[in-house]
Amino acid sequence: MTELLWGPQHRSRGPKPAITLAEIAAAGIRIADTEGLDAVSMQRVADDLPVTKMALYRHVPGKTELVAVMSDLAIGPPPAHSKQPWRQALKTWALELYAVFAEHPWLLQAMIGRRLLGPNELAWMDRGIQALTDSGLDGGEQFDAILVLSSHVRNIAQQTISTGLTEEHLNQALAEILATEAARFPSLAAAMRTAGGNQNQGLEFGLERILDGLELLISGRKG
Amino acid sequence: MTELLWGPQHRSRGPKPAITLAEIAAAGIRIADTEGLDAVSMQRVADDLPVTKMALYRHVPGKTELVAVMSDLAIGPPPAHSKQPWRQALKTWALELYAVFAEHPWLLQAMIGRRLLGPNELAWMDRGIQALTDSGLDGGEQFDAILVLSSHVRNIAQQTISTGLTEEHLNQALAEILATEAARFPSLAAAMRTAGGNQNQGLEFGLERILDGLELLISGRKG
DNA sequence: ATTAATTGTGTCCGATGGACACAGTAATGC
DNA sequence: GCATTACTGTGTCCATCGGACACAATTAAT
Repeated sequence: MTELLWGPQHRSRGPKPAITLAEIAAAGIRIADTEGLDAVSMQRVADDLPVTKMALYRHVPGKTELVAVMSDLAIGPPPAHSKQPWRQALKTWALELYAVFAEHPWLLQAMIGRRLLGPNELAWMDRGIQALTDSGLDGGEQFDAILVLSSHVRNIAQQTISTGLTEEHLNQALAEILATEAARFPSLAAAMRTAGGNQNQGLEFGLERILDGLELLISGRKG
Repeated sequence: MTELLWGPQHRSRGPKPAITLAEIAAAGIRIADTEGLDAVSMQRVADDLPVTKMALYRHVPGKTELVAVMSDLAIGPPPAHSKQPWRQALKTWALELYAVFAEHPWLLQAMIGRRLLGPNELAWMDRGIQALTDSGLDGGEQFDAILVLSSHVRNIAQQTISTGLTEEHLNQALAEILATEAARFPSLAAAMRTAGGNQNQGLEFGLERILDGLELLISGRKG
């Protein structure tokens, strides 16, 4: 299971493979980027190579693993930076993660629940935690911290990107319902009224709030 | 689309319906609770009533809408509380939301991406925002605040509950990989070493961090 | 009693992920 | 040089999925 993500392939006898795992994953990514993850089927990937559907199963055990390989390849390694204060480092880390999701919206769909961990995903985690090594937080807290950040990035990405502008959709659907049912949700209606034009601020807002909270904890831990 | 979630059904001529939308949704929830959302197929739901698969389409347009009805019914209305300070109110709100996900893990899978909004889900949003009406934040900020909280709850729920103990799975998979690849992820390995026994603290940790950040903003806004 | 609307049933379809047997290919041992 | 053996891609087959559509039965309105 982890071999195809971590271990190198060794070759011996037999016909030369017409396709490689990397080519399969690349084709899958290409399809997912342009037509969404739902369009990625074994048949569709095979047609793009082109090869028979069952030929794919010689290189990848099943679709689950294919998506895992696709995901780790699409995430890519985290950008390298010179040493920064933890807060700035974490913020750019979060924004870069957001950029990845913006580039491959289907990752939001692919990276949910229990999944296989790839080297690139681990590298991202490593870089996130790296920013907190001198913070005075213990390992568990460091994990939790980057988990809160990444989950926020993920959720904001899901509402701004995803398939079509979901934020528009949500706002419109909400306004549509509140037009007739405002009385049942008074606080919600009131908030909608004073919301104004500050849209797409969700990422920045949550990021600053979380970082503020972390800063409070860290400074209290150090002093 | 929204009629089946909001509007009441009116009857006229024709045979008396053998099943109702509520019964269909209840059957779906029963299946999802015990066997997971993936086990919920039209055929499976129909068999449990028992009725033919195509009979369901007389009451619900498609599976998407069925899942939407199931979701809103499973969420249920938010618990009522007497007036509390905003921080305490938001914290209990988040914990109650977590409890809902713990009771119906498949909701995590069902409530992602663009979906139909049901009255119960809106009621939850309303209660969350209600806690912030006197906070001095404008509507947009109130939205963003409960969005950060709910996304954190959701993500923690996804890693602690979901299908099987994912936290165990993640920790084990992580330890397994780090056993051989620790050199590639030094910060990660170091954090794992000092993590110790403080597991399942992710929900509390993130919650306090976010609330701290909100408190900082609110007190700054008021003073 | 006739009409018309609405119900559940049965049949059919394309697409999905995957099992399995088979024939061809290339490196190894003799 | 030749047979062996491991490996590759192909073709066929299957259960299951969501859904379209025609049809017969039922019940309220006329």
